Amino acid sequence: MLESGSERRSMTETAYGELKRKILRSELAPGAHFLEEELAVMLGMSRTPVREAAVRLEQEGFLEIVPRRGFRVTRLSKRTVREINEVLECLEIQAAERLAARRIAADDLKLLEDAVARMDVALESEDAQAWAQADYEFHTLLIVLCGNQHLAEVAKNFLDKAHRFRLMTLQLRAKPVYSNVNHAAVVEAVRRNDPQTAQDIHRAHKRRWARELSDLLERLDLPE
Amino acid sequence: MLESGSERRSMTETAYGELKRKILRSELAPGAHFLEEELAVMLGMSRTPVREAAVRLEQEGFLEIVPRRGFRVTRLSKRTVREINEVLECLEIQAAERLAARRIAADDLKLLEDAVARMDVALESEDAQAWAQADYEFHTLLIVLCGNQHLAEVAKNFLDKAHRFRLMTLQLRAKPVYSNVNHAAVVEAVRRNDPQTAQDIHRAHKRRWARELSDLLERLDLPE
DNA sequence: GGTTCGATCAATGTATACGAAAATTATAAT
DNA sequence: ATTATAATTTTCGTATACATTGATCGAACC
Repeated sequence: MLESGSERRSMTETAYGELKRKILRSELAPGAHFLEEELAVMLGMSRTPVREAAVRLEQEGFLEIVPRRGFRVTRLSKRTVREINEVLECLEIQAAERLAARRIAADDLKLLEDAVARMDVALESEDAQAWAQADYEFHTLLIVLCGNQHLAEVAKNFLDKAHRFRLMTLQLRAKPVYSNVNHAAVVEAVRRNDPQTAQDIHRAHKRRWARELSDLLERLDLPE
Repeated sequence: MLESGSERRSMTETAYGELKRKILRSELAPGAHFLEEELAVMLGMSRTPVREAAVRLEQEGFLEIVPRRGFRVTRLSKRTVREINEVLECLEIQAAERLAARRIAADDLKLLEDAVARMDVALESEDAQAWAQADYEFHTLLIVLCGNQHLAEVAKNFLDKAHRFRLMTLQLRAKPVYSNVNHAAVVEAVRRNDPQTAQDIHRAHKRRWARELSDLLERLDLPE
């Protein structure tokens, strides 16, 4: 049996991954409109796997399937951004509490510490791109490690949606000093198994970000 | 092809609705295994719309698509039930707070009051089935009216999953007197625009339910 | 000239066909 | 008898064909 090292993903998975990646990076612009056939040709496959991928992406809120008119990339309105962040806030606070409540594996704790360390390095060198990536990974770890798989799944989805917005506004944000400090404090609380503190700090962090977000939305040219 | 009255739904929507209904009612048992062709025949359509519906149901956590082995109805393990309720708890508390914070329309307030009234009637006549339905509608209203569409969507999904469990355990539950009282108090807080009270009461309600759930899970024959 | 109705078109929604991969069964060899 | 291998079958994954339906464009009538 010749099984070389090459990955064998299904067409549907490929389509899903490619489209989601393009949407997150705004290579497919918010509000842009596509026909099934267009995307099928773009991805080098037939309409069938494209449709299946589209159904998933619609469920996750990245696409809208407009009956008889193909797909539209979900627009980021101000309201949408606010709503997404509100949901993410309450899920992440819960995750932080849970994470600190469980006995965490040393390896996992290290992953968290590493992510914070990378955020520090990126902040030092003023690399907004790298900082956003490390921060994204920190938040991902927070929710994935919390021990509730259902929470992790849904929170990850909202995190991705929030990440899309963030990538659009990288250059507009103030130097995120507080994030690093807060995240380090959360990790410390996790290490000490102190759920209340973890929760409180993360809540404060999220509230601060919510205020910063309001300012940001004021300055942005987004539909209401 | 037969045109049955006013139905204008697509096959995919029909398949989605039917399958979900059957799963919620345990007409398709947890853990049961089906081939695409079976379900297609059962629903009187081809595999294509069945597959699309299945993709949606898998996203929502009601089905698992087992590569090359068709679909499996998601099992309700104790862990799953606990996880779902934890997520629902934090989303609903947020919803209760938000709902009380906004200026609510008189019509919408009436809907909430009606739901509670129906719960009271059902409790009085000891109709567990009707009570569960009214309670489900109350929780649905709570999250749908909260003003955050993204929260509403995801919370509704978790509510449906929780509802599946509840329908399986109707006869095992104690007389839910506290639920009615608590829900009435939440509605009152909403009417008075008192988000803190709404949140506190609903949190207490959810915590009580979490404890009752633990007991229930002890007595049930579910996989861990 | 504007509006309405009809014909044509285009794109989806659904069915079906087909190839590939896994599972199963049968067969053969040790 | 047991294991391995080959043949067969089953079912999925994907492509393609087809029919339905909303849209578009034009012509006729007011």
